[in-house]
Parts: sequence; C-alpha cells; structure tokens
Amino acid sequence: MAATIKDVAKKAGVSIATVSLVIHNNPRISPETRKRVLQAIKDLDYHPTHSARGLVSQKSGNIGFIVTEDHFSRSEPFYTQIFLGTEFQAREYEYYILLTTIPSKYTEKDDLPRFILERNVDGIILAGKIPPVLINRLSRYKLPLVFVDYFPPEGNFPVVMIDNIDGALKATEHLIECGRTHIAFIGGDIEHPSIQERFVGYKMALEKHGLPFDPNLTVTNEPYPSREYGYQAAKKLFSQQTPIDAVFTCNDAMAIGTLQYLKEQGIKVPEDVSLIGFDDVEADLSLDPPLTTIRVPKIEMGMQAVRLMIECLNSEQVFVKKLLVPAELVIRKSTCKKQQ
Amino acid sequence: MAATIKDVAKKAGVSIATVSLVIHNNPRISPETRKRVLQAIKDLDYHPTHSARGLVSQKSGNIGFIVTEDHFSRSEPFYTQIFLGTEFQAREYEYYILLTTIPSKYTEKDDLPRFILERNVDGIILAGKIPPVLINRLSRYKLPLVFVDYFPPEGNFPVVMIDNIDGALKATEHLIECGRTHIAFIGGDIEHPSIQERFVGYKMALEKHGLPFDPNLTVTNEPYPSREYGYQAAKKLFSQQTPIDAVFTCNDAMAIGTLQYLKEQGIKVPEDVSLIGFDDVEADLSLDPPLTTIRVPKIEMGMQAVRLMIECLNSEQVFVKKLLVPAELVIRKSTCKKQQ
DNA sequence: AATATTCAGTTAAACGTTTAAACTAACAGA
DNA sequence: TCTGTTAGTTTAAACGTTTAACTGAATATT
Repeated sequence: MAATIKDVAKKAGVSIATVSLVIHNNPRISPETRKRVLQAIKDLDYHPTHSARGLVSQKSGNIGFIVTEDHFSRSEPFYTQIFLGTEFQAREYEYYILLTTIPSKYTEKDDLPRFILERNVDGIILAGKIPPVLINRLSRYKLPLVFVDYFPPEGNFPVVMIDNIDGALKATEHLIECGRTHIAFIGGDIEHPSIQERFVGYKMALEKHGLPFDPNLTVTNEPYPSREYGYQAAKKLFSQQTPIDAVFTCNDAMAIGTLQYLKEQGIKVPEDVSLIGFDDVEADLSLDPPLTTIRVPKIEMGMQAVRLMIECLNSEQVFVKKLLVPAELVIRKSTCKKQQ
Repeated sequence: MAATIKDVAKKAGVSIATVSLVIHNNPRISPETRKRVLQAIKDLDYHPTHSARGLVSQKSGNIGFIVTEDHFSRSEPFYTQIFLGTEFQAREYEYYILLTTIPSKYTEKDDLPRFILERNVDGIILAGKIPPVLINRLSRYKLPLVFVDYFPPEGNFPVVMIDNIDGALKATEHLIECGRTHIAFIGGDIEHPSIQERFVGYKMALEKHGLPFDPNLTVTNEPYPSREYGYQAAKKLFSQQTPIDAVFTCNDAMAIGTLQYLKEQGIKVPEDVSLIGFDDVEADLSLDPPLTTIRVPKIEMGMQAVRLMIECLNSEQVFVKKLLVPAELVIRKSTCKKQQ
C-alpha cells in the first residue's frame, strides 16, 4: 500500500498537521523538523492523494476542456494541438485536463458534461465554436470559463484568439517586401469574423505602404473556404484583365486550390504570381512549391488559455482578459522577390 | 452551493445512509422510501461528488492514457482518434480519461506521470510504442495496464492491436478479385512487426488463390515507410522486367510515393497497375485517383481498450485478453477490374 | 517578578461519501 | 407469552487531507 500522511508523521515523529504544514511551506515549522519530515517524505515516496485533497479543499484540481465532436476529430488537428497545449501548461501548474466532446448541435436536452455535475472541475476551457445554449447553461454554475479560438457572441469572458489582423498584415507586407504591387485577396465567406479580420489586415498593409486598394482584386463571396472554392475564386480573379503579381488567400485550403488553378494556366508560382496562405497546415509542405504561409501557434494558444484560467482561479474578483496571440510568417517557396 | 447528500436526506426525511443505499440500488430499501429519496435527488439536482466518492472507495474513477509526445502530435491524427475512442467509451462507463504525453526517449530520470503518484487513476492505457523502462516502472504499481497498437516486448498484458494479417489479406484479395495476377508488395522496414504481419497476409492471399509468390515482386528493405521511400521502392520494382499489374503498399504514405512514380512513368492507375494502400489517411482523398486502402478503425480501438480496462478493473484475478480489431476495405479509384 | 508576545508544534473538526454493524418494529413460530 | 426471524432504517466509523484554534515553552517587555 502506498504511504499516507500518517506514515510520514509516524516516521518523522511529528503530527500529521506538521507534515501538512511542511508540504505547504508554512514558515512556522523549524528547519530541523522540516528536514526530518522532508526526509521521511522522500524515504516513503509519499505524495498527497488527489481525492483527499480535493475533498477538504473543495477544489478538484482539474480543468475541463470542451470542444465539439467534429472540431476535435476533423482531419486537420487544429484543436488537438490546442488541447495538447493546455495539457502541457496544466501539467506545469499541477492541474489535470478533463476533455469532453459535445455534439455540434448541442441542445437543451443533451446532458451537461459529467464533470460539472460531479463538481470535478474548477473551471472550463471551451475551444472553437460552442452552441450558445450550452454557454448559457454553463454560466449558471459559477465556474470560470475561458474561450479559445471563439469569441462568444454574448457575455463577457476571457478569450484567447488568433491575432488575425496582425497575421494578415504580416502576410501582405511580406508580399509587398517581395516587390509585389498588385496583390489580390481571396477570402471565402466574408461573414466569418476571422476572415473579416484578415481582410482588415490586408487593407491596412496596403494603406501603410501606399498601395491602392482595388476591389477588383478581391474575392470574398465564396460560400466556404475550401480547396474547390479557392480554385473557383482564382478562376474569377484571373479571368479579368487586371494584372496580378501576388495572392493572399485567407487560408491554406484556398491557397491549394488557387495554386492548382495557376499551374493549370501555366502561371509560374512564385515568379509570376507569389502566393501566401494562412494556417500552416501539414499539406503545405508537400505542395510544389511548398506554401509560404502564416502559422497559427496552436500549442501556444492552449497554453495561454490555461494561464488565463489559472489567473481566474487565483484571483478573487472576476477578471476578463482578452488575449491575441500573434501569428508568425513562415517563408517557403511560393513567394519570391519580383524580377524587374 | 450545490446540494450534498445531507440536503437530500433532510428533504426526504431519512438518513444519509438511506440516500446512499438508494443511489446504489440496494434492495433493502422499501419502494416508498426509495421513491421519496429519488424525488428529493431530482428536486435538488443532486449528484454525488467525485472526490468524496474517490476518497472513501479508494478508487479514482479515472483511467490514465499515456502516449509519447511525438506520436500524439504527429500530423496524421492516428493516436488522437484512439484517444477520442477511449473518451467516448469511458464516458459511457462513467470514467474520466486523464491524458499525459511523455518524451519519446523517456529515461529513468524523467518523472512518472503525476496521476500515478497521486493515486489518481485506477488503470492505465498506453498507446503506441512505449519505452520499456517506463513499462517496467509502471508494472511496479499494481495498476492494470492495457496497450493499444503496441505489443510490449516483455511481460504479459492485455492488448488491442490492428488485425494486420486480415487487413493485408483483404487488400490482396481485393486485387485478386480485380483480376490482377502479378501483385507486388512494397513493405518498408520488414523488421517492424506490423509490416511483417502485413507481409504474411499478402502471402496468405496469394496462396489461398493459387497464385505463385515471387520474391522479385517484393521490396521490403526500405529504411522507413515514407513517401520518398515509396517512390524509391516503386522505381526498383518497375526497373525490372517482371510484369506487374497491381501493387499493395504496406501503408498509404508509400502508396502516395508509388503513385507519383507511376504517373511520372506514364503508367496508368488503376488500369495498367492497380494500387492499394493501408491506413486510410486524409490525403488519400485528394489524390488523383483517390486511393483504395484498408481503413484502421482507430476510434474503435480506443473503445476496445477501455472495455478491456473495465474488465480488468471489475475482475478479481488478473486477466490478459488480446484483441485484434479487423481493418476494413475502402474501395476508391486506384483499383479496378483488369481489362482482358 | 509578573505579564505579554512569539515560536513551534498539536488537536480536532471538517470535507462528502460508503458501508459494516447496530438497532427497532413487526411478525412468525413454539 | 416468549423467542427468533426478517425487513427497513440508522449510527458511526472510515477514507486522507487541510486548517483554525489551541497549547506550552521560551523569550521579550514592563
């Protein structure tokens, strides 16, 4: 049987309270006693039991992680990486992460995650789009909620978001630094908040560098940011007569479609048209040429979410911090300096 | 504050023991009392607290999940899916999964996962290759261990494995049913147990259907089952004069490499040469033609692992069951009937 | 010298359950 | 009528911690 605090106390010749105080670095304990206790702890390989601690402290030591089923199991492991980030950081702070997936169309009838009912989490991190009805139900428990990669439409919560504007700015500026002056934007569905932000970043970069904004160079009405629609968008763009020497697509999937179209048309990438995406998905590397893109630091986002959560848990008053994590330019072979 | 068993007891006018007995369906309780208690539980939305239960029952209600860092975060979400499977099944049985990643080169010096020290898991599921030194350390705790997708070289543990032989058999038989008679095998590193098994399945299918086994049609000495080596292997294979009308590659990555080579050589897939892979990775769908392959039921494997674990936890004597989960043929466009 | 303060530790209650053992009332058997 | 049995419920201990309140000794203050 594993050692308990009683065994340690007996071995060190003190009361169990003393052992506990030593563990919590209480200054009331004399150096000698502390040393004896520490030695006993080591000898017996003692570690306080999770449940016992949890019971008396009324803290579970766990953080819940909620994500919809399809988000978590989709092929691009975006949320998996975020989850992994939370795991790393939680371990650091001696918390456990309890993951649960929920149906994408969560309704009032569906169960609440069990960890809430059993009071087995001290707070909850929610990743990606979460049905409002669930958010409502959760807010009734007075657990801190932290959102990652989703800005809840109602309520005021701590969130960790990608800095889309900054990322798009970096992408566009990179193209400008390559000497490109006719830079197109392919955006998929402009209703989507992240895409809107990326569009803003694009325009900011143009303005900052004194380039004109030409609506003819933008396609923002495709229904979905997929490869197929990337292809379609490129087709629209290049069927006009406007000259184009660079394209910024708002995600890598669309960039891949665009690339396919350009190749079919015999347009050389990166020489004739330089191409930059957004996301940094696995497929980028096996493209020809490998895609220059903006990397989203997924692991980092997860870590930040946990840090926000810890702050919430340690502070008395509710506090709401919104965090933008910067995306990073990854230069590969689909962009290059323009030959004059 | 959330309701406790005391609140329920008071509301129903019984002792807390009665409430507990009702919850555990103890037959000693009279129907009327039971009904009253159940009503009170419902009214107060009472759920027993996890830590309190854990403390008194000396069970954590958690199952640990260990996987190496690189396995979990690699691009193809193989272990993520397995993990997800464990989550689904664990939820069913009212267990929580506690995931932790470990360094791939785990040494004696590295920490044990915290959930072991804190006695916060009742058993551990280990996915993928696990360093023997860790297995040794873990076996000293008397927690049940269940392995998924890895057959530990020492010791006798419950395991869940892919039925590689059956999968390879299915793949090869599919090619035979397509009327192919000169079927090549590309295997990567034959030292790897799964690859050996797939090789066995391949040979079994040939024998079963009275086709000769020709060593010239096999490449099994590539260092690593990657796209590049798939390309190389195909090159070796097709540089000989032996006719080939189908190829079974032991995984999809090598199939992709092989496909690239065949296209470059102007060999038509699936007409001239039909091609089948193994694994069913995401990329298969965006190939031209989309790859016929053998799907590994990852979610199912995770679920099975949990079921095995539950059996371990509920049975007194140690028991060791080995499970092979069948892989499934997924027909796409890279295979077709041979034109005579 | 008497009293107050500080130091270093102990005592005991509490957290929310489970469960063996004890209890009580009703009933059956003699 | 007394004893034994059974059914239904309660009592109380236990699980392994934390921590407020307490104690006794040593030291400081007057």
